[in-house]
Amino acid sequence: MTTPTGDQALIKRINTAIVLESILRNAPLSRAQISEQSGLNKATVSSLVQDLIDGSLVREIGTGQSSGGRKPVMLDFVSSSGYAIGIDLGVNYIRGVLADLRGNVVAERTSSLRLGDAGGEAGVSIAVDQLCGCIESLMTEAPASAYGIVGIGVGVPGLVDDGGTLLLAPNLKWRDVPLQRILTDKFSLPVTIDNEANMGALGEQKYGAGRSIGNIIYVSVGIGIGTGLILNKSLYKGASGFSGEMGHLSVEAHGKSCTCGNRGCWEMYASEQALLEQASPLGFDDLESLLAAAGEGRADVLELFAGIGEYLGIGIANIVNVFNPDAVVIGNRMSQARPWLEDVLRRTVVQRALGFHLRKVQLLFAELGERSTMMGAAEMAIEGFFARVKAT
Amino acid sequence: MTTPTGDQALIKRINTAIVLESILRNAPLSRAQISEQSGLNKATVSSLVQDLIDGSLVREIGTGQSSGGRKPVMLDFVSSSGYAIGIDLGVNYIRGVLADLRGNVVAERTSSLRLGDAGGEAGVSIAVDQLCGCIESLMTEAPASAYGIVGIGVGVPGLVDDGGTLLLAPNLKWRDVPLQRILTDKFSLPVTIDNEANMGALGEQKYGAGRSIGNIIYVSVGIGIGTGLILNKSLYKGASGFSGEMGHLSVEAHGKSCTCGNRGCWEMYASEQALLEQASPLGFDDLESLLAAAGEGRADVLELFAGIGEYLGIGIANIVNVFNPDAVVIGNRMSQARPWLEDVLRRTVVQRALGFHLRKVQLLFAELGERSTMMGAAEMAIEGFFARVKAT
DNA sequence: CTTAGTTTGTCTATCCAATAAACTAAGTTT
DNA sequence: AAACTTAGTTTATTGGATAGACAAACTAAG
Repeated sequence: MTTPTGDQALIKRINTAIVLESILRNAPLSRAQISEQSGLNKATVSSLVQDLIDGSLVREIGTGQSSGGRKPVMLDFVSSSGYAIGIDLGVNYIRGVLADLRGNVVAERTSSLRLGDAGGEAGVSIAVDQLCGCIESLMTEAPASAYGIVGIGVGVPGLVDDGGTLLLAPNLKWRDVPLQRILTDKFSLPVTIDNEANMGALGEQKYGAGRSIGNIIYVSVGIGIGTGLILNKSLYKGASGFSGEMGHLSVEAHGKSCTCGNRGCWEMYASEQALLEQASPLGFDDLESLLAAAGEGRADVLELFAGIGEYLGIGIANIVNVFNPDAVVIGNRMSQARPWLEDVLRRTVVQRALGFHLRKVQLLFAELGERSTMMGAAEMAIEGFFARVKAT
Repeated sequence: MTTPTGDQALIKRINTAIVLESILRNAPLSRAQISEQSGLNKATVSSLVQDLIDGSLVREIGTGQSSGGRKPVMLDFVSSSGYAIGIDLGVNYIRGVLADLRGNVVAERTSSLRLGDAGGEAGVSIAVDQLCGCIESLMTEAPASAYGIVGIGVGVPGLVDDGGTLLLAPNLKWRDVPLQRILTDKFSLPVTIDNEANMGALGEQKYGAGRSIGNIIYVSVGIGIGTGLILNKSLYKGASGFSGEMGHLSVEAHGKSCTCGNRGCWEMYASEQALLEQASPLGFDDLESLLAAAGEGRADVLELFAGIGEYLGIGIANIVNVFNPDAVVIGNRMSQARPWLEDVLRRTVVQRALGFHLRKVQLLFAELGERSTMMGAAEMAIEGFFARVKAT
């Protein structure tokens, strides 16, 4: 058990992080402003800023307004000093993005993934090839920069351990795929793999509906239901590196049996799958046609959506009671049904969540739509880069 | 926004904390051992240890075994350099303890609290007087020491905000009682107020069934159900300072209406209250007589307990799926029914919790019994003291 | 246009904690 | 007794942060 001890290098790391953070959040600003905000001495700030400039992460962008004295030299973060790749590996598509260190999108790729009957090994191989092709294609789009590609983030529809192995992806029929190792070996870059919902949560918290909110719960309603928890601005993962399996919260103690072994799981009542099952007798077999029918005002379809909305609300009320977050963001495919879900959902949550929490909780819908996961994956790579910078 | 900056004082604090922590966990040990374990230089350790000795927190207790060289001077933590008070303020009792800085009990007090019809203001005043009496009585038992009474912790049956105000205690019929302020004003000591379940969780994690387990969920099954979450060895509190209202997780989406506004709340099915309601037709009106009857093997009573056990398992499976903890500890009054609950409970959890988590999760019963909360409250005061020491 | 006052950013001397290495102390082994 | 081991202290050095002095560059008032 070797605890990281405190020495002068640690101080410098801490203070460099403070300065960098300050620039990232408030750019453009001057050395004097950083000093005042942070409490660090002017000389200290000057020295650390110089290091950052030497490291190509910060640059001077000319003088600012004077308020009766020497004009300040304004500093800016050089977001083009490196680029990150974010991937959303879906059940039947691959989406990828190349973003700079501020998350500005430089290039984007989408391709459909048709594994057909190629389950197991064969399917993995096809998908990994396509995935690598997507990454390579994005890499060629990256402008020359000080740090180049700083990392790759991948969101996947399944359970991931902390070593980046996809333990189980029911809808892909994959099991124990060491995705992180595969990609690290191939690209020799830092790779982060995480659940699609965790990535989506990060994406919405950083670039979408949850901007600058500290505690959000992202509910990804697709075929199943996944959740991503951001507590105190960072992703919460359970004891052994995965948690948030709230799709399998039981909301009907003696309800339908689920493949997970439990009964009455939330996602048996509030997911796209649940919706489609109920819609099948009416002659629908995909979400898009149901959305169209709802748009035309078909009463029986509207009722179906209301039912889903109520069950969504039941689960969300549970989550609110447990985590008492600042906001709940609903994302993934089902968020398109917002017009027909929102009212009943909101009503159910207000009715069922404890009054104390409700005073604060906001109910939001994803702003990035189908790009939440991809952007979150890129953000994960970016954060990894910053963590490494700060550790040096 | 003034971020705490890094300077030399910070280094010293960090390293002092490392040394103190090392002594607390591994005493008795020598300076050389601390140096080796922590990676700190021998000279640094010597200097920091001297500071701790000067501060009466550590002392030399003679020489240890030599392994071929000079004998080491063994160090020990001076647990008698200060004392903490822990209080369990129940609905109809007050329990208090005086413990040294290692949690060794020096004195204990129990008194019953009969508020009768004195609800609201009058009840508060009576209870607070009795509470203060208990504290004063415990304080007189404290031996002379360097730091004296280092703090008071109080566990209460209700919702507490981060300012130590008891917002709502349904079973006491209290509302907005600024308990922390009242006690700080009276005793001029650091006071921590928290929910009974949070305190119980801390008590069991530190001194009871969950010793040295990093992530535990304590389920306090009494009149209602409360939960305390310890994640990464520290108490997790939600966004606005309170969370863990898992008694109000809905396990039957369309079940019985609860006073909280929700339906099918867990505690409507698995608490002492739920048990008593079902037992009333059989002619029982308290837990003790039911336990006795179960002990004599009355079939109808055993069935009641089995029912409670199943619902407890349903809720715990949910918790396990959400938090994926290392252990779940069942405490408070219902833990006395262990012999009649455990089998069905264990079976239900195994059946319903996702296999992945189950590999790790332990199901435990509280070891401290009715003393969990009180000991946790004392521990809270002790931790507060250490935090202050480390901050200086 | 001068002068006073203000703000920015750098420079210098100093402080302080950690450290390596030398050293003292006190044992064990051969 | 000599050689080796281990514990803990002393000393000189290192590398950050800091206060305060300072130079540079500006505004505003007379």
